[in-house]
Amino acid sequence: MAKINRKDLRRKQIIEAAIDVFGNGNFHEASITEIARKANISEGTIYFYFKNKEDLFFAIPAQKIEEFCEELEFQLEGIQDAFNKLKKYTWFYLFHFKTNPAYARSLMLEMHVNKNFYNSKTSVQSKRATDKALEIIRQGQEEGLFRKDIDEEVIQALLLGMLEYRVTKWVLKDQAYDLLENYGDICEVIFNGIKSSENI
Amino acid sequence: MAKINRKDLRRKQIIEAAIDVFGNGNFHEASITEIARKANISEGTIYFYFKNKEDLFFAIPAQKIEEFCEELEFQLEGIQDAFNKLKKYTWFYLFHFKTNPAYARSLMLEMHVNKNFYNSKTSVQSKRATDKALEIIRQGQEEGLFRKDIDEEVIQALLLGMLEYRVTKWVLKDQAYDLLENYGDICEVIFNGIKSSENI
Amino acid sequence: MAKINRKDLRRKQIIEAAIDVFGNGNFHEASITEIARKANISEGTIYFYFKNKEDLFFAIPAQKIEEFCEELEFQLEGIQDAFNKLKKYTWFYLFHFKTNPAYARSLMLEMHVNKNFYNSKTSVQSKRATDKALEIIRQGQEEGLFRKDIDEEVIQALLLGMLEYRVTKWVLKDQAYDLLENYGDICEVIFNGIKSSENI
Amino acid sequence: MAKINRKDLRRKQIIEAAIDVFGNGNFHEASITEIARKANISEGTIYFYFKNKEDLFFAIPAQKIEEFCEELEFQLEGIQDAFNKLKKYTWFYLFHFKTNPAYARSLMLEMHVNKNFYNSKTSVQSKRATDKALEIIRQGQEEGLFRKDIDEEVIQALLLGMLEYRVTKWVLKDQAYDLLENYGDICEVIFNGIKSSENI
DNA sequence: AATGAATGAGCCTTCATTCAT
DNA sequence: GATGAATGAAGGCTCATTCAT
Repeated sequence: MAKINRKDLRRKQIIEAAIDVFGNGNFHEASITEIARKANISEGTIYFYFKNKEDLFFAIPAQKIEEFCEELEFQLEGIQDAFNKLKKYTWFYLFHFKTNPAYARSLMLEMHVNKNFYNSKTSVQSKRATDKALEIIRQGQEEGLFRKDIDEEVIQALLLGMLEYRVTKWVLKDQAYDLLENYGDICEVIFNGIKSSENI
Repeated sequence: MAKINRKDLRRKQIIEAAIDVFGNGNFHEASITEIARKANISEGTIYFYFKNKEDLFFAIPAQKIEEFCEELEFQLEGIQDAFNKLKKYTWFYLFHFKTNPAYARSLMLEMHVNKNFYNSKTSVQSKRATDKALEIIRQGQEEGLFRKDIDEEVIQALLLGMLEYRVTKWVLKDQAYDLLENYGDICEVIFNGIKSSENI
Repeated sequence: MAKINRKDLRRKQIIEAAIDVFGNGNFHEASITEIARKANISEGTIYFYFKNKEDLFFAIPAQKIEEFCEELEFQLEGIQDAFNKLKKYTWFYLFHFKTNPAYARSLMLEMHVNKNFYNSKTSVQSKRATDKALEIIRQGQEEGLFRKDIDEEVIQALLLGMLEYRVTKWVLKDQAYDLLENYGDICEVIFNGIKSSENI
Repeated sequence: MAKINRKDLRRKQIIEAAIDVFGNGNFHEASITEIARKANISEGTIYFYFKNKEDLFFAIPAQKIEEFCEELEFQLEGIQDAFNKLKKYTWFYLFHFKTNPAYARSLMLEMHVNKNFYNSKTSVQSKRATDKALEIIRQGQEEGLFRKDIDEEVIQALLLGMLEYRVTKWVLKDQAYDLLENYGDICEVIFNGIKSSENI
């Protein structure tokens, strides 16, 4: 058992270094040599734990998404209505990337935009996170809280599109401001739209 | 003048080939050799018209965005209220990428996500397109059509985030469906949000 | 003694795996890892029994040639004249490789052609087999059965050259036919040459 | 036309360096870097003229065999009977390798023994040389000079097997003696076999 | 005796860029 | 203006070998 932990530890050690390096440029700019140096191991060792560069690359979200989903479940516990669940989802989504900026760069600037990733096994895992949003949206529709006349995928796109957009701009601007600063407005506009209520 | 036109023609000829090649993979996968072959010129010639590979890469949106803005102005002509302007903006945004899929791939999967692009001169041009959305939003707020209690940048993120999200997923799915098919729902949800009106 | 036997057993177990793996490609394509896997031991253990990869490689013929010579002596027992001895040699040579195809590949395509092998201790052992042919040739010359006007090494080259040539083509053609099918013709032509007897 | 010659010259320049380097070790031991250095060009240039390392490797016999066949035709001109043709073939075969020792090493120790070579296009070319021997053998059989009761392929194996064997041993012994020194004996034994004529 | 994780040197190959023609 | 041969740096990856356990 001690041995298993050691191997797992090495893997995480390599992934952690990879997040750093991949986060500092794109897939092609990142070099195995640099990852090895940052992880304080030899290049060969990386290939003992990962099949190739892409395998290591996709191992990053594979692990991070699992962490995200686990903590998300924890955060949602005790909340029952879809309104508050979705607000919590929104908050935790932003919080998660705020506290993992290097990973945010990798995910937003590289993976979400990588065709191979989209067809990889990891991407299936990644659906767990977006499916959770869909699940809450459906619950809201059934509870009569969210509109039923709109395709649920459009609603999902509204939510996730906005969130990804904001995280992406944030990393492109070098995380120069607080990602959570407009959290209130974001929820407001998602639920009530941009139209002035004076017009009702 | 004849000479200038000829130079411009060559440039466009190269850019057109570049859109094709860059659209078929990412920046690093695209090769100058292939672009040259597709444009029926030699590699050396490319370096007569463009400083380097990145310069050529960024010349693509520089030209396309100009086209977009020009046609957008034309499409908006005669429309006066912010509501219908924003709907038109939404429609034309989706239409533009629907009819330029290779460019859509390049822009969404590469440029929007490229730090150098973000700091490049071209990116300033690219702001013309997003600023136009902001302008309409502001007009709407002043007209009392759009809410003033929400930061205009959040509203912009709602709109553009969703649009980018949908275009991105569309190219990742190989343009397998009609990008405009949910246009109605998209407008609805932007203006009125996702909350059921039964709850008011 | 039990211990010595155990060591020998391990050695043979490794050599047997090595014959398989080396026979499936060339020296450089064969990997220690694969040999270890096939022998059901770890890579480290191989280095307990053999100094390095080449040492293991050359241990293959060292063992196989010993087997060849032992059985050859047995096959020659009771045969007295050089004619029949040489025919038997020819037959057993072909039979031996027919029944050891993986080893045939290694020996013909790799060792016979390897400078280090030629200068190795194993190669000296390998001379035992070719010397046996020379011995029979000399006996034949003394008995007046074989011509004396021809350098014995040329005769040896005629015999072994042809045999190696046929075994080599056979393994290059993936052992697709019976190596012994032309045994009769082979003997005939060695003894009587290619000239038509009509011309005498 | 000047340009074409220049390209051909470069190719030959690279091939000449490759013969040297490949002749000094095996395929895997030879390095592109060294070939480039010996040819006084950069590594990249090699890849402009050859697809990859193996392509360059096989280009060696592709050229040398052509040279061999051309000169062979020239040497055979004016000789009419199969006897003397075969003797000339034998002589020229040995002469050719005597005067191209580095190539002899490459061909005998590497290519003749390389499965990929055997399946390559070059190998088809290489059949031109061995087919010429077969052609002479058939002519001899028809003229009643060579025996018809022996499979022609066995006769070919007798001839080529012996020749390859002698060239191979010669290069393995570092060309320490004259490859042609036993030429007379070699012809004798091929035509008349090893059996003493006293026995007829 | 045995393991197998770790090493690290070394090699093929790609490709943006240059420059003589 | 245009060509395309030549460059050379850089990087992913393999694998024989070692050594702590």
